[in-house]
Amino acid sequence: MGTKRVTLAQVAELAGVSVMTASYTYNRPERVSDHARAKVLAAADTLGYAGPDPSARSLRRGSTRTLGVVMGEHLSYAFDDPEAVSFLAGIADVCAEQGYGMTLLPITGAADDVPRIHNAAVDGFIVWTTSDDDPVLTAVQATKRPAVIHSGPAVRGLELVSIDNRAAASAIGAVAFAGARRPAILSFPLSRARISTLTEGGNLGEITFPVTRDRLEGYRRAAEEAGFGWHEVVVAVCARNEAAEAEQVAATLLASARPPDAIAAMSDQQAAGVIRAARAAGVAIPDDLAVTGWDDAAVAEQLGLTTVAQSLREQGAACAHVALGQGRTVRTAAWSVVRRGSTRR
Amino acid sequence: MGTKRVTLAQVAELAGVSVMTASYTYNRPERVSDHARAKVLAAADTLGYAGPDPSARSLRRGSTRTLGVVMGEHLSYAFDDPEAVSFLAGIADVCAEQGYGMTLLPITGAADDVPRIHNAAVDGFIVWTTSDDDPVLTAVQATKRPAVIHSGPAVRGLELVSIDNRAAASAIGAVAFAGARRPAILSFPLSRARISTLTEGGNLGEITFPVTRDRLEGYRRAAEEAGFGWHEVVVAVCARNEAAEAEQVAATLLASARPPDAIAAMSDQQAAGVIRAARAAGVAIPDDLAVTGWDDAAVAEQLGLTTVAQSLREQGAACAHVALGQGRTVRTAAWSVVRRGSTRR
DNA sequence: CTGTTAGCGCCTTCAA
DNA sequence: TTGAAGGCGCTAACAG
Repeated sequence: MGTKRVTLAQVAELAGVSVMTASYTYNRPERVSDHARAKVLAAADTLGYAGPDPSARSLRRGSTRTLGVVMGEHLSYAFDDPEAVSFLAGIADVCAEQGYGMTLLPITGAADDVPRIHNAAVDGFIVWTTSDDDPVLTAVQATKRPAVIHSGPAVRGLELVSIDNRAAASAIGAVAFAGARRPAILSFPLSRARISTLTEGGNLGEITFPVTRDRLEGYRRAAEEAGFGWHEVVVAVCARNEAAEAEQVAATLLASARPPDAIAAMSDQQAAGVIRAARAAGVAIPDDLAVTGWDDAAVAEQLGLTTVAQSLREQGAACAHVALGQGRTVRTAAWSVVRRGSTRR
Repeated sequence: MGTKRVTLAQVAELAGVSVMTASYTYNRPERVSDHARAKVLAAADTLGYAGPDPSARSLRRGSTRTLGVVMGEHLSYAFDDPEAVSFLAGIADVCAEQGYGMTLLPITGAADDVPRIHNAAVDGFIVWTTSDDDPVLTAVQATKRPAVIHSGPAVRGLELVSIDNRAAASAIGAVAFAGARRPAILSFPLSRARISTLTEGGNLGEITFPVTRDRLEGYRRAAEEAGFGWHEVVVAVCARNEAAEAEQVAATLLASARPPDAIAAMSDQQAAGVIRAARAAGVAIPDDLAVTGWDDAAVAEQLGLTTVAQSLREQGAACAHVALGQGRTVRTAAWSVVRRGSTRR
């Protein structure tokens, strides 16, 4: 249709004032006389002008009042992980309060992720934890806009908001492995290849997810302090953070010749899968099998799961504050071990 | 710091080419000689140029390649509702596939919501169901950009993607109320005031949420076809769509002088609350109390809940397609009744 | 394949 | 309180 976009200039002309008066009407109404303001608004109304064009305004002002959020791999996976959703909610809280928009950047894992980062009209970025070698990190860095990474990796020039994963894993591992004879770990993937493996301790190859790396190191310390050699610890690496895969892996472990009697998982979702597998196999928790999770999600309380409590929502909010340059926020977040009935006393 | 933003013009100058050649290097690389392209990229690299500024590009091109999503009231509530999250995931699927960003607009319910809509640098809007009188609708309409409303209300000039809520309520109501003597309904709020009420059928006052209105009409038809007068039907209006509030309301109903023996709820979350209340009160399902939900969420299968199945994820995707002008999408979405053990045979 | 011109719509700066 | 000029950084439309 011929309905061209209405501009401020047209409004000003119809109102019989200069463009600047019209502009002030929207941006500094107090600096315009009531008379002029009324004329401008009337003209805007008859022309159907909905206010200054956001792109033009962003260009002129040098700021978009929008934060970009990168959730890793497939954007929609983010919505399948309840903890990721909490994290987003924390960002949303801050954005709503400050009048910022939040743009979720669609990442697919393919080569076109990088231009997508560059093309995002945002003032800063928040990046959900990823691998050391994720090209998204370089792309974000190249934009030179403020950016915060959640949980890692640490990248030069970018902020980091995280808990101390190694210390927390060490603490929860101590609870998980207490009184055990055959400790096992259910791990997140080691690298972006997301290969499932089952290793009897020892060398796991290269680990590029820093969160996985830190937690494994913490568990290792806990196992060693409980008197185990690292080679005695079974490490089952899952491709994804899902209850279903964890259940299957746990079932395999429990049916093996030397079934574990303690399993430390990296999420409550995984731990829930372990508990289902134990029930199906008739294995008693915690006597025959101690189980620990991570996050203290809703499911942890329902299942009486010993876990690491942390607030992803608060961490999301902290990331948003840092990305907005309100850096008074704590960058090292709090965690604690919550003991419930899934571990031995 | 003095580190001014690097512009394409500076890159071009350093590379010894015109600005257009530099621009083409980014937008139509195939139209530039290898030699020139290499020079431009080298210059960009030494200057630390990260590619064309997105705001300037949007202004020039007249398009932002971003969709705006309005989730109603407090943005972060959206993340607390699993069905809303599915809906967002559906939008995210399409955005990722088409290389669009999705901007979640921070809505607070206060007066500044309207300017926030106007200030959003987006090509189109998707609005999560709201009330007839929500000022956001007028604001979206005023932008003259393509917009889709999910579930309603229907607004002149805006698209609508929805199931037939009245027909679905009528169908599920027939199952819920079959063999019952005292039917009850657990309703979403009637208006943005979100007042909880308990009415013995009859006049509910003005209902401005079209989804609530349509479903109540459907339930009413089901009740009447089952031989009840509308005044015999208890309608408990909840302020929010939450299990906790529904549980409390259901507990009150079940403890009353004339407890219901059938409760049709407007969501699976609410129905889950009802089931908890029934268990606590020692009321047998379905014999003493039939319960129905809505959405066929994960919890419905766990609880054996009879419910209305619909895919919010698909509906989110459909909204995105329509907002992008790929209108070949079905605007009337599919639904079906899933019978499980929570209702009488 | 490369370059010139002319704005996109707005708001900061400066002057009246 | 109002206005005139200029340019934010980029790319469509057209030459060459």
